[in-house]
Amino acid sequence: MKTEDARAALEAHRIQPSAQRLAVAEVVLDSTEHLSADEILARAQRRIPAISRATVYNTLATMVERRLVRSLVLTEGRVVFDPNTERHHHFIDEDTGRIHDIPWNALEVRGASSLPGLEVTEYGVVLRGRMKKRSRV
Amino acid sequence: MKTEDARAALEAHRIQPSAQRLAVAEVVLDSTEHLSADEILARAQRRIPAISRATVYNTLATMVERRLVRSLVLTEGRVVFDPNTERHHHFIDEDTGRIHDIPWNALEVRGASSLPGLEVTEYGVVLRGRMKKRSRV
DNA sequence: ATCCGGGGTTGGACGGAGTCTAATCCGCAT
DNA sequence: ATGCGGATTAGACTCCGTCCAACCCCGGAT
Repeated sequence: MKTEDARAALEAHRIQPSAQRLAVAEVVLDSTEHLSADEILARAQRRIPAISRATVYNTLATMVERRLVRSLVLTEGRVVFDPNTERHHHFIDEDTGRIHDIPWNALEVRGASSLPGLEVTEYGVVLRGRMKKRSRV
Repeated sequence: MKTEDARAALEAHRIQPSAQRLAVAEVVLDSTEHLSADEILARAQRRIPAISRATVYNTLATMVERRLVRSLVLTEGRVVFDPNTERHHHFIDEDTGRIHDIPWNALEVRGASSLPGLEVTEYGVVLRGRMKKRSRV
């Protein structure tokens, strides 16, 4: 992702684009993986060596708040950030711990909005298992 | 839950019932809430003041391994233990952070077992929102 | 009754992830 | 040039969980 795209994304979500925030946004939005905060910090430091942990955490929190990215807490001890803000499900590979997106319409969920007493704002399916073929080591 | 029930549960899962393990099992199996490890530690200490953190963590890990309980990582920084090992979904109250069980058949999910390339061993729906009325506090 | 072995338990040290704070550093309008 | 407010920084701190070496306890063998 180019800097200008990142700048546009930040501005579209009313986040002032400082150099540090641009670096974080570029890292997060550019990645197809689900990165943890520390991975994002490490990559951002390649662009701005002096960028601090606090800034990265602050920026990520702001981005989550403004719905530019989403945070996921699916596996133990790892909060990861997902630049895909469209609805989708998650598949957790039990071998690698890696998280994969599943397209929303690959599954069908019925009844989520008609649970008595609950006002559901969002939902998704979390699946666990393993990838069938390819590279078992 | 009485001690004998806890003992039976441990033995049914081939876990040797020591006094400490009994205390942990009673706490976990007796609760309808989803307790964190430290909450379990605190309650177990009411019965056995000298019980150590390590023992509680060890016991919980064993219980998870032997499928006596399940561990859930649904909200930030909190691993909780769920004595309900039947399939069910989870609703996270965004106001309180509390986790509620949703009966398996309250929702219908289609397609989870027919995802190409993935061998799904388990899945469930995670919903977020708030409780409509009743007991705000 | 004593010894012995091994699983269970303990406390404390350790590590990683994330938060907080006070001081500093811009960038910008005047 | 100056002053202001938001942004950034480093580092201390907390919380959760893991690891490890020593200790304890108990049942079986002698």
